Amino acid sequence: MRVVTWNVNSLRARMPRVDELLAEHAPDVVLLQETKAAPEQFPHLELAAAGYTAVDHSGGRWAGVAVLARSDAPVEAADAVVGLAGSPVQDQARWVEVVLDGIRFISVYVVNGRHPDDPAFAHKLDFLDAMAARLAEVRQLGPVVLGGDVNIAPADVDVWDPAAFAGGTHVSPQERSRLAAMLDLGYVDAVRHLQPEGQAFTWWDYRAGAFHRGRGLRIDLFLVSDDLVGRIASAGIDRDFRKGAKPSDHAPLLLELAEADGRDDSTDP
DNA sequence: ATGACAGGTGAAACCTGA
Repeated sequence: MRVVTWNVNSLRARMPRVDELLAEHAPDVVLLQETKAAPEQFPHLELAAAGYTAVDHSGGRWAGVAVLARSDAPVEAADAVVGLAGSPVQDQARWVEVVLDGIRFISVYVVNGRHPDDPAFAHKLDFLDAMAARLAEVRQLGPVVLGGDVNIAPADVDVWDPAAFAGGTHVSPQERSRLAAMLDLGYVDAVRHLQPEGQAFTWWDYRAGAFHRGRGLRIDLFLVSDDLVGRIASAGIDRDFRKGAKPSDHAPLLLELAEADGRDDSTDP
């Protein structure tokens, strides 16, 4: 099973690249963030033309998340959990869950936080607490694959210049300890699991040629419940989608799960 | 040291992003 998580920075602006990704990788499930659409603007028709159904948590011009699935195994809004209980920003669309093929897929777009002195930073910490509470709950319900923009660089190796970020958001002990506590609930950071050391950035600023200078952050993650760890066949970004015409500032993250019997079916006809 | 880019809204300039 092939899963993608991608902060597209506006789904409507990114549809050409999303179409490209769906055609190239033929993912079974796609977790999107920053769709930036009102519910009535969500491009269901365009996605259907590409062979995908979607459930979305859309809140207007900002944020927005969605789960896509292939039309031969469609997702139904009635089966989705839309929104995060206990979120301090209930008016912002940042959380959606769907169970597909026995796995609960979650797309999350964590509050940015802006600056440690900004009220938004307290909202971010509260959002992370609500997220941890929900991850503890769903861990008891079966296998989980969460993908999203967590807006936290888990460690200094996940930051191109830790000195430049010192004292800022995304790297603070408050954020990192909350992320670590989520892993302690029984989840694995899939990319770090396969690549214990070294940089594996997922985001680069549009400005100042950051991508080509290697100035990035690893802030998009797959958190996989530990009962699925043995099925992680591969996990990493596709750099090509950070290049070319009108890229998102995030690269898509791809996760390959072997079938439950341990066999990788990705090459089956 | 600073700013730099992109998207949404809405029709200029401001907000958001990380």
